[in-house]
Amino acid sequence: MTSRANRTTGAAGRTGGGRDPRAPGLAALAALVADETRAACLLALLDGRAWTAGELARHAGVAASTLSEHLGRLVGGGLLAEERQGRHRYVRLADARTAQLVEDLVAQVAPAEHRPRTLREAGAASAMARARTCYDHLAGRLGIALTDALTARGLLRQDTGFALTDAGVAWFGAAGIGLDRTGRRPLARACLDWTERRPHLAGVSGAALCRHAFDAGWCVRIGTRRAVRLTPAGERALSELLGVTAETLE
Amino acid sequence: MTSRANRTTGAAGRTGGGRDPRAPGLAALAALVADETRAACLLALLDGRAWTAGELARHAGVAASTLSEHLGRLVGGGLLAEERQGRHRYVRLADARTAQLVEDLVAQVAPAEHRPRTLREAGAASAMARARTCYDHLAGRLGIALTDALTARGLLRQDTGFALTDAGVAWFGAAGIGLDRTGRRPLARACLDWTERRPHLAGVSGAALCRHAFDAGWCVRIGTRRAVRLTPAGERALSELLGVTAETLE
DNA sequence: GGGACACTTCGGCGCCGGCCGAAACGTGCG
DNA sequence: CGCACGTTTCGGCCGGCGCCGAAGTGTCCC
Repeated sequence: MTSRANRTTGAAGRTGGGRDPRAPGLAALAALVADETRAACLLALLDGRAWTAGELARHAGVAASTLSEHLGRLVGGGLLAEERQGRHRYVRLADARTAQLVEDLVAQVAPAEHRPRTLREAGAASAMARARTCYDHLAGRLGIALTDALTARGLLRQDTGFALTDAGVAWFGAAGIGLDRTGRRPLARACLDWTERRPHLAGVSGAALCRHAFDAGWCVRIGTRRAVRLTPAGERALSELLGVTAETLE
Repeated sequence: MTSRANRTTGAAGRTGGGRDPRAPGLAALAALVADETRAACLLALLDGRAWTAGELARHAGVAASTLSEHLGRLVGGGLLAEERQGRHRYVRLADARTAQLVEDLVAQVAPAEHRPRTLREAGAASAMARARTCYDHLAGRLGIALTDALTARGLLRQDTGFALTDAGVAWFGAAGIGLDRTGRRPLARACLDWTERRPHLAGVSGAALCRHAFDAGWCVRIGTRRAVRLTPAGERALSELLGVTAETLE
């Protein structure tokens, strides 16, 4: 991959001079993402669920044997966590931190032009833009609308950073959405949306809100991927709690 | 690099199936960082200053011709900005966003064991751990101490996210540190420190504070790299304004 | 027990990309 | 004007990596 640095030729001795000792690790981490097939896997896994090796192989369009090696690298590099069940090997993103990293990388990619070619593709893209999950929180126009509504009501402030207000913490409590504040993960964090190019709520509170939305039947998954649909019950709940109307999402 | 996906063999037609169209872009971006020499350049440039091609070549321990090609890729990929002056080619990180991305990648790298081998190296490492710049803001124990002091005084809140309070915005105004709120960059943002493994203040306010610290003579650079030393004047100022004492940094 | 299935291991292939040195290019300086 | 120096271009070398298919391993189910 990268180790041509310590060449057999003259340069052998002098590399140690000033080079940052973290360079190899950084390069190795990036190399894990630097393959198109592995990148496709990471993007697929951004839905936050566990995929089997076979599913990923079909998704990426490579042989099962090829994908097996890729998974070995990704797991070995700590980007994926694996769980073996019988003859299946399930993998998922290692943690929220890793998911955030992949999201950040995606967000950095240039405008990422891609016009859908088929009607089916256009429909899917439109559904994804309307509402979807982003690892463990809600994104798309739904995620933005929720974030904006929280901000407008003084529950979240974005003008001086990105944090819940005291009223915001109370709102989650009143809505019966528990927030686990024991871990290292920040309560609120901005995640840049790739369709809207605007930040939406991630972190502990974003994940809790998303989980609650599914548990309470506010939204359901469409098909087998990341797209999400707001239910009538969800429309009512969000309208009551935050004043978010379905029109905002069209 | 990556494009072995569209093979000449059988798989040609079926790759399009489900694969995320953003995968190539993601892989290409990561590939820019996935080389040890380029990674060393990015790390060096994290000091926020512009380096010449020759300096980077010596730093990385490769031939000038080799480094020239690397710079071509990095600039082409949008990670670096270049500025030509006479026969020199100066490059720097493209923007704060890019710097943040590199920092995030570094932070993700496993514990990154590296014990200094020489006294000189140990001294440099210790100075870096005490105080340094991280692109355009202060890091190391100094950065942490400032962040903690701001938090303790109710100027910054980290418990519910990461944002300045109203009192915090006022504090910057009173201290004569202007905050440019016109851009898209967040006013406050957490940057994870690689020596302390704790977040410190980045974003517009972090950059403004750092700039002010240099302008007001609170600190000066040690040697030619990122390490920074607090001056007596800086000790007085930080003690008065935030109650930060030099002992905190030892 | 035996077959189906999911995954892994292995060998082989092709190509990409990093490396260098030599030569070309362009700027600045004496 | 000519030399020095920083940078770039070019050709050539070589190693690593992603790809595949075939064979091997382990699990589930009949």
